[in-house]
Amino acid sequence: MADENKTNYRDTLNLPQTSFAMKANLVQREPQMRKRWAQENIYTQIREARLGAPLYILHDGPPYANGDIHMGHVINKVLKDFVVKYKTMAGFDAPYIPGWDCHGLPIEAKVMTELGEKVRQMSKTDVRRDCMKYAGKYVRLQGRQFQDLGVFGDFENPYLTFKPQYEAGILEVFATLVEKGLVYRQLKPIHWSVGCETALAEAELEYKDIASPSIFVNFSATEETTARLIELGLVTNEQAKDAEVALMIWTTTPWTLAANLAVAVHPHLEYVSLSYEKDGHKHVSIVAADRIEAVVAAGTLAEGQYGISEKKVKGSELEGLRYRHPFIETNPTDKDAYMVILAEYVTTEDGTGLVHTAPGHGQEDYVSGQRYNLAIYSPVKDDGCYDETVPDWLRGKNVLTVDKLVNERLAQLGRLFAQREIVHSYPHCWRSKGPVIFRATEQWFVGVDKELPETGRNLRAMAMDAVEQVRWIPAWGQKRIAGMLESRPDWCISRQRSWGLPIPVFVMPDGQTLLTKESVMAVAAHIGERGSNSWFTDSPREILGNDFALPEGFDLDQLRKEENIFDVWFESGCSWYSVAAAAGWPVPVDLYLEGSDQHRGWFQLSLLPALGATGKPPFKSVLTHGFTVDEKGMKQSKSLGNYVNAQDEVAKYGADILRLWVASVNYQEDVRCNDELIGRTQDAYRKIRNTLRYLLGNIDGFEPALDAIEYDRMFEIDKWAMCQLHKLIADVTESYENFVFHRAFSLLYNFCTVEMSSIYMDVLKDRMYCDAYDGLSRRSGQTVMYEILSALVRMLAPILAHTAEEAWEAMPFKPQDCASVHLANMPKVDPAIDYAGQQAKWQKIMTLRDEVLRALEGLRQDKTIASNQEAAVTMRCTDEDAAAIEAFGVEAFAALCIVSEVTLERGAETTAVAAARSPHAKCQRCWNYWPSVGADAARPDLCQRCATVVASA
RNA sequence: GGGCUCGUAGCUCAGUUGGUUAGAGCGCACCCCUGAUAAGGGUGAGGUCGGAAGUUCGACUCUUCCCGGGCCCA
Repeated sequence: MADENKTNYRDTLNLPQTSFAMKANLVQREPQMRKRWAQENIYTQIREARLGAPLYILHDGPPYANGDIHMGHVINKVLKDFVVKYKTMAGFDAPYIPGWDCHGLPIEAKVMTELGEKVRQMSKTDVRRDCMKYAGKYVRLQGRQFQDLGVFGDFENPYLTFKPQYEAGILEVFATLVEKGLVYRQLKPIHWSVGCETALAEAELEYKDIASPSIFVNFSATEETTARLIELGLVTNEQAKDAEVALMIWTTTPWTLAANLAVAVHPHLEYVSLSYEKDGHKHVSIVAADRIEAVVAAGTLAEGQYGISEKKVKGSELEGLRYRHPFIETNPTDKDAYMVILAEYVTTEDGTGLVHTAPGHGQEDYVSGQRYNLAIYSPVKDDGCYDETVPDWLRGKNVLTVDKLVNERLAQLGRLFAQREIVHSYPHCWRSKGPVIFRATEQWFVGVDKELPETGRNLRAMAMDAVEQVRWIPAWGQKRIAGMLESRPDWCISRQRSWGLPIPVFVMPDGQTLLTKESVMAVAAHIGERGSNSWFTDSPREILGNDFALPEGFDLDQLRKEENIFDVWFESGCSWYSVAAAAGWPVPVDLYLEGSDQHRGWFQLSLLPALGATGKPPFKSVLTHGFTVDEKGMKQSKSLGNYVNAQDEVAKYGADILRLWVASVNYQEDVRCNDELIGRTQDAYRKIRNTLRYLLGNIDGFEPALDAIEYDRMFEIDKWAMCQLHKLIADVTESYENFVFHRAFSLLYNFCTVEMSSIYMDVLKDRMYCDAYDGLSRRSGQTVMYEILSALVRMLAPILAHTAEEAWEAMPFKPQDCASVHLANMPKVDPAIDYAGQQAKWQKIMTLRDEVLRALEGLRQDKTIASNQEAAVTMRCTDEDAAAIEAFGVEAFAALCIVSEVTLERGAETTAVAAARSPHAKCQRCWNYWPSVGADAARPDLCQRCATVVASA
């Protein structure tokens, strides 16, 4: 009987109705949505729709075209897409051209490994062709994976660093740097494989343990040095008379001693002298105080056979002291040599605390050599044999075979204090498997301290200034990049590999090089036409053209092409020119957005070429994000097993979940990430989705143009909702404008949870379901729900790209006539709605509501009531609270608490809520316990309101 | 080892120039509804704000040191 009544009246209610399903089914639904976007060419549509609008350029940093995308890519590309989609909806023309970094060693190495032995029969151009194929494959793969995240962009025409046009752009930038005199050639030590006679990159090294001679060598002090050491108190006059005074160094590569040019000490370490007798000779050697014990042990000096100076001297006091090379009489270089220099990298972990320094044979030595203006001396030829500048007993010998010879010589000369053998990790060539040597070769550099002709300022100074003009998000990015710029050395832009853009240098047989603005521009034009392979296949005459005006002393037919290629960072560092400027966009562009590691990488290495070429930075603002770490905050790696596979996550949850997850976290810090954390985002997603669904369901049959109610005529609670909405719009807009997506997320999510689900939508049920279909009450609520839906969908669109589109489709009437929500405009705050001025009033009402709900919970716990509608509430209020409720409306307040009845009593000291079970009968339609139930004789089981509604239907 | 940076409830985030019992949502526990239903509502329990000193009348907020992460270097 009761059940029949229920079903009867159910049909008289206006229940929500929508095609927008509760179950998202993202994994199935999203690909269809993307297919539709692709078919309708959404990206082009957006471009056309925004034609003529102000530009907003987010210039894409190129990921490396290798492997599947990972969570780092997801964060990066999704954040970029938030910006692009938001700016588009904010009215900008915000094109997005994705790009890929396609040259470079990782690809070349992979290809070489895949080719195996075959590579020996292949030409450089053959290998390059395979590399291009390889890169192209991953460009397509990653492009698909990015689009599977819902990213919009010109994926049909991405920028690729191996495209001829892009390459030509690099060369044009390079030409400007050449013109300004920033490019120069200098020796620099690199890893060199003697077996393959080629330079090796870090990735091509294999570290293996080998045994090396470890020798302690005395470098004799000059007379002046001895005098100074006496002054310092390290050596006595007595000792100076009959002992050999020396600086004692230690090395594991005796063969590099031939190239020794200095001895490095640490400025803050303390040094002492060690006096001892050996083979009938007296010695006094300078050694770091902390290494004395180890040195004594190495020399097997027995107790009492040696003495240590009491005096200790800081390394900084030793700077500039002179010594004699142990076996070379005259300095073979054209610069100063054989002195003590200071270096921070000197340690007391091994050796003597004095470090043998050969700037042509070690990275640190090279840096020190630069600092002290030493020659980059490397008397070793391509085949690993000494050249003519070394003593005749070494000349022409393979450096890897001479250690024993050197040691014997040192022993003969009485300079060898001790010799042992140590096993240590040493780099080997991955191909020939032989040990690698560090050897200086000619490299090309962009100088950061060279003055530019027109300004007289150098790149470093320009960069330091530019960095202050750029907006860094977060702000500490400025400090970070400034710190790096301050101390960075000149940029070595040459690499001895195949897969890259050749450095366009021509050489005459006599060694004269041709590298001018004109020559580079000529090559740029040729490569722009024919691609960089043509460098390897075409002759200098073909490349430069018959009409090329060669400088004096050059002959087209005698020119030889150099085969160094550019550092890939130089290539990607020119994208502002090859991509942004080429597209006609104004440079500096609005935004670069990458991981924080790019302060050293792309940001810095785009800044330098742009400053060199244009005098301006390439970007107005730079936004960085952190890295993904595991749930404990530790670095993710496949080997640790805490690695999250991005493809798996997308396949499992759908792109919008990933996007919502990205939006939910503070990307400025490291982002904790695992499957569970991402999975939890589904809870938020469901809440948001159901909010949209409920709103959609309740505006069914509502036509804004005809049915909307103006704000002034709305119910109080509807006005409250409008105020909350406009406050939300203001806050979300501000968050998007400042790229604080996680704030936008939490604002939107909390709005759905609190303002909508828990308050407004719940309160509105009675009016929506039970009141007359087109009465003011319903229309007022519907107007608000329509406004909220219309704003929510658009504000969610940058984040929930698919879901917002789906909801947009489900809207019978849209605020704008466009086929995609991504073509719509962001909602704007209505200045007529004074949301700020009303907040205090609403706050009071909501607090009173909380107290009612708490009181009702008591009744529920003791089973007096079940649903709130069964309750009647008496408010014993202070006059102030009573006035607030009356202003809101007592019945409206009852509706707000979803109780059947509220009675107001004033004059109380403090406001208290008394709640009880309602004495009235239950209306079988609206389930309220109202006094009017039974008032209509024709419908005794209904309240007056429902009786009227049912009668008129 | 150096530069930059992070560390507030189980999770994700707020905490304004140092000022009352540190907040929100989710999750969790318990309860309710069954006309948003693989939905919805309510109440509640969760934090010595990484740790230790210090400055101050007062510190999550300032200083120093330490611990533990991250990125980039060495």
